[in-house]
Amino acid sequence: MYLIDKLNNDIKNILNSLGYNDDVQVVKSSVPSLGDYQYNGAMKLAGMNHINPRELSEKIKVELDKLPDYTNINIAGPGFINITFKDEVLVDYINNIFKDFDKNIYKDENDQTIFLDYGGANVAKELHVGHLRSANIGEALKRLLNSCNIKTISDVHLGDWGRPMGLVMLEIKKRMPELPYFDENFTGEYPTESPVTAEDLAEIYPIASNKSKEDPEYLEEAREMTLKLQSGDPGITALWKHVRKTSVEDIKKTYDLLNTSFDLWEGEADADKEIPELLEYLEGNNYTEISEGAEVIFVNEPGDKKELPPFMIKKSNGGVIYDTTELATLYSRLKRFKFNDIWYLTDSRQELHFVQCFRAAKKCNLVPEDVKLTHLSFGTMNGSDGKPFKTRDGGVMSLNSLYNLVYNECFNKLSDSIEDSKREETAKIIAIAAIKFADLLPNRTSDYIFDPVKFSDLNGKTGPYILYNTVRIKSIFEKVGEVEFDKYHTISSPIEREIILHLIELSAVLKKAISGSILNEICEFVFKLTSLYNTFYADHYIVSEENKETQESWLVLSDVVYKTNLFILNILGIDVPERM
RNA sequence: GCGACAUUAGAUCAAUUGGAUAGAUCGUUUGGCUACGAACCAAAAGGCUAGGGGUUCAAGUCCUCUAUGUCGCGCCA
Repeated sequence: MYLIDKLNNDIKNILNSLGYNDDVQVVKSSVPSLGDYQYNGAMKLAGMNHINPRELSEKIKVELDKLPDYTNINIAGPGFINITFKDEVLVDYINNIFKDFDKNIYKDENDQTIFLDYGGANVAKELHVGHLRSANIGEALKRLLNSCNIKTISDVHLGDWGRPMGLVMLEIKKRMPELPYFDENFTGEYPTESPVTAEDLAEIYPIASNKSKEDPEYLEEAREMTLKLQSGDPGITALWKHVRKTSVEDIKKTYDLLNTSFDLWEGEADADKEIPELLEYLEGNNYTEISEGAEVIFVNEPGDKKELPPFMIKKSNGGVIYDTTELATLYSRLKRFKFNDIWYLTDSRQELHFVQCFRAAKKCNLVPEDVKLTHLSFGTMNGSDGKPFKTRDGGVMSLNSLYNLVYNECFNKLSDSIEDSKREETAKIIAIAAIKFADLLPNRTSDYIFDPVKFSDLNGKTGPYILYNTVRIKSIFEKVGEVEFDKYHTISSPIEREIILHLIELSAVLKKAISGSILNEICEFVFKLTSLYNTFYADHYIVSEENKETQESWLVLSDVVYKTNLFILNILGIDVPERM
């Protein structure tokens, strides 16, 4: 980082001395034959100051030529300035980060905390592929932020309240009406064992959901059941606790598999407890209005092209709704935690909901001025035909099925040299790498085409490719054995120079990933690094190299690449196997 | 109907936020294992950036119209 920073600063100082001001940001040269980096600001500055851009560029070049670190400074086209680093500078750089890896990592200095809301797995429903993105993106963002000196608080935010819960309870009642939970005259202790297993629940919810769509009477019963739960009926509450606990244990297994963890396992039910206090606040300050029998907050702002539907606090029957819970959750978090920003990770279909929610929160002065609210949406998930993704039988694919599919591909491809006792563990690590990398590679905001084949691809720009080559670098160190290396001497081939130039970018990539909450560039970075290294690897035989200085240099370079790969794979939530 | 977002190579995605010759991967074709692990490397073909009009030194990127698609639009979550 400091190399690029230094270049930016050098140019900035030159501009200042010439009487101009610009937030200088050099970029990697798009014509590598002309230089390592380019500065494009001269054209803009010239335009603003009505002077000739090439003349300004010339003046900058004259000053840059006087500095010791750069060479081959040239001006092209309307005023692009191309700058090349002297080899000695790059050699110093690689030696520095070899000694202190941390020097190449961006560190935020603002002492920030970011709250992450993963936008919810639902209790009593199996995790399906739709949950993959928020888990992977959320976990990777969390690790990215933590690596760069930013604190996080993560909450899984379970969907454990509302009608879906009512439906599950109702279906359990239909199946086992004799259970004491449904007996209003029951006065004893409720059983400590759950009457349902996770497998039962996976079956129960879809059935209940379908019945409610076809049978109005069933729906009405579900409404009553939901009301009982929400009004604290002791039997139903006791049953609900069993359902939640059973389901959470099951959900946790899948999240563990994905190397995803949370500081908080809260849910909508927790927010429900805050609702009376929130209502008191909102109503006490006259923030709500009655409209069509419901209690709402109007959230239109000047400049809206279309009137937004109001944010709903109470339904006309007096019940609360998703919107209420969302606001109560925010209310509760602001009361209990201190953070600078809150990131909601859900797919883009909830865009409107969050716009309404953020506006309502602001309008009601719930959120301090310096706290930001951000909806990190991602594209809706479609099948390869562009229609919403469905499995062959018309359902949603569960995360476990996807995993098994990829796992089998990986297992079958394992090398014979891997001991029997490690085969399953290794295949698991590779499968998760394949899934995560495929999921994190596309831009977060673009629409998402879900294709199981894409995830099972183990060649090319994939997780397994990066793992394979990372493991291969490691085996070089095992092969060379006791050889000591602590200095990179000279750049002996163009590809080495390219690798070092790429390593320089790491810090900027991390910074940009944080500011845009995007991970695809990190994926691209590690792929490019691996790929460059492979080119190097293919024509440089490190183990048998006879010139000791050259071998030492190559080992230092390999070490930095290896550590960088481990660092990034860790951010992405990907483990590295011993062998593969 | 209204609104938001999208449309880039046969397929899946990029493009440093307005910068030079639009890049990768898969697939296709070709070459490379008697040297550190071939889940690898090297090379080729493949593009009027959906279409029209504009803004400027410079447009895939900004404005405008058209077409197509996805999503959303008060008591579901």
